[in-house]
Amino acid sequence: MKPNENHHRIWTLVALIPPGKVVSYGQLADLAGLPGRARLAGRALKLASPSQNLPWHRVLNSQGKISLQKGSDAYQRQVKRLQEEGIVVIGGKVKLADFQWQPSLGELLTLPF
DNA sequence: GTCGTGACATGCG
DNA sequence: ACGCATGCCACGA
Repeated sequence: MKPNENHHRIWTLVALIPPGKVVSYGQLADLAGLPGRARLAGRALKLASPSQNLPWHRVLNSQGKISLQKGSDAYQRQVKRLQEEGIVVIGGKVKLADFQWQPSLGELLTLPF
């Protein structure tokens, strides 16, 4: 794999998501200064190595649903991890109104880019 | 170069 | 709610 600057930005942001909160792929792209590049966020997560210890399970699609193949190992791991943080998952879906992360201005100012 | 595909998003029927 | 089209663009065949 050949990670580029965009991947790094996505990874950095994911690492900042607080436990018990979630974000959408599109939101990550926006925060990274890459509007319209939601797919890039998904790709960055796919490319991430486990050694990075990223809380990738806190990333859902714009509907609050898990974007992994339903029933797959990864899918079930994501559900489990979310629930362990107190996030309510029903039918592979999370109520964004209750759990979506809204970074404060202060947090945004500390971004390394 | 072309084409299909994909951890996406949004709008329209 | 659901499918379909479109926009997005990096990858691999």
